[in-house]
Amino acid sequence: MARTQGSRAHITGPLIRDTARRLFARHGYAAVSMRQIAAAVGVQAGALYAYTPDKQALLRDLLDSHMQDLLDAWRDDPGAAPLARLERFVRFHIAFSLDHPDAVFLSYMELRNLEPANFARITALRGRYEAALEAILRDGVAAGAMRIEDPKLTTLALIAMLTGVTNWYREGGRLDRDRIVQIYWGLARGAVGA
Amino acid sequence: MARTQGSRAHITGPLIRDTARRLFARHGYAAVSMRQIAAAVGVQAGALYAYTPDKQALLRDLLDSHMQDLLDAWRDDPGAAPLARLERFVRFHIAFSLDHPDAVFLSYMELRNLEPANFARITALRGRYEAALEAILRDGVAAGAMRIEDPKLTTLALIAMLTGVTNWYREGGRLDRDRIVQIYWGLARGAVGA
DNA sequence: GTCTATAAATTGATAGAC
DNA sequence: GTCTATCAATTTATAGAC
Repeated sequence: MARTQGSRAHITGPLIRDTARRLFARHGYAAVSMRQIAAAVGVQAGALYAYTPDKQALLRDLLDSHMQDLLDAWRDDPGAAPLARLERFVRFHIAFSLDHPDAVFLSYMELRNLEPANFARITALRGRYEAALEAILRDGVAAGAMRIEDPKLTTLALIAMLTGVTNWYREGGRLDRDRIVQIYWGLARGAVGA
Repeated sequence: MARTQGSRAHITGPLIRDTARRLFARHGYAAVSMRQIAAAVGVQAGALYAYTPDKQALLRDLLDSHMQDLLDAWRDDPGAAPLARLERFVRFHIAFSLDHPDAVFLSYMELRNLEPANFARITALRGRYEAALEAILRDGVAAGAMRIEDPKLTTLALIAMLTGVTNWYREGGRLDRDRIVQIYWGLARGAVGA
C-alpha cells in the first residue's frame, strides 16, 4: 500500500510548483483543478493549502519567479559591439525559452488570469526585459551598425519571433539548437538591417 | 421591464458567437461559463443549447470558421514578383489580425482545449495557411530575390512576428495601421535578405 | 504536513411550460 | 426560441484529527 500519512515537505513544495506549471501550461489555469494538481503530486487536495494560500497565488508565484529568473539570467555587456550583444541576446532568449518552455508559455498565456495587482507586477517585469533588448537596438542605431525604423516595435517583433520557437520545437526534431539559433540570428540580423 | 420571453433567433445566433469569442479570448475557454455567455447575450443559459449542442462545439465552430475565413480572404498572385507577394502577405496578415484580434488570439490560444479530432482539423487548416507563405519564400529564393537559410522555419518565424501585433496594438495608439505595416514590412524584407 | 470530511458555490446540461 | 427549475457533478477552500 502507498503511504497515506507523513511529511515530505522538502520535496512536496517544489513538486507542487513543477506540477502546477506543467498542468497550467498544458491545459490552462482555469481548466486545471486543485484536485488534479494534488493527484499528480501524490497528495490530497487539502495538503496544497499548506504551501499556497490559494490557486491564484500559485499562478502568480510561478509567473513572478519565472520573470525574475529570466531577468537574473540575462547579462548584457554594454561595452561590446551592438551586433555582438544582439547575437548574444538571440542565443540567450532561444536557449532560455527552450529550457523553460512551460514557464515561457504560461507567462504570456495566463497573464489574463492574474488579478490586476499581480498583472501589473508581471507586466512591469516584462517591460524591463523588453527594455534590455531595446537598449541594444538603440545603441546599434547610434553606432551605425543597425538600420531600424522603430526600436520599440522592433523589440516587440523580435521577441515575438524568438519566443515562437516554443510553439513548434520538439526535442530530437529536424534541427538541433545550434542550428536553430543560427537560423534565427540570420533572421534577426537581417531585420535590423545589419 | 426587459423582455423575458419571445424569439429573436435572427440576432441571437450571431450574438452568441460574437459574445463567446470575445469572452473566450479575454478570459480563456475554461474560465468562461455558459451562464456568463448567456448573461452577456441577454438570454438564460438554457437558451444557448438551441444553437450549440455543447460548449466544445461552440469553441470548435469559432476556430473553424476563423481559419476558413482567413484562408478564403488570402489571395496570392503567383505571377507577381516574390517580394511583391511577400509585401502583400505582410499587409494582409497584419490587417486581418487587427480586424479580428479575438479570433486570432483564440485560434492559437485555445487549440489545447479542442478534442483531438477538432484539434487535427484546425491544425491542418493552419498548415495550409503556413504553406501559402512558405511557397512565396521558396519562389523568392529560386528567383534570387531572397536569401533564406530555412524556408520552413522562416515561415513560422515571420508569422509569429506578424501575429504579435495583436499583443500590443490598441486603437488610437502611437502608430496607425499603415505605419505599422510599413515597419513590419521593413523587418520582414530584411529578415529574408532582400 | 497530511489526511478525511465537508461546506458553499458554481458548473454543463436537460426537462417541460409557454 | 426562450424561460424557469433542477440534477448531478465538480469546484475552491476550510476544519479538525493525527
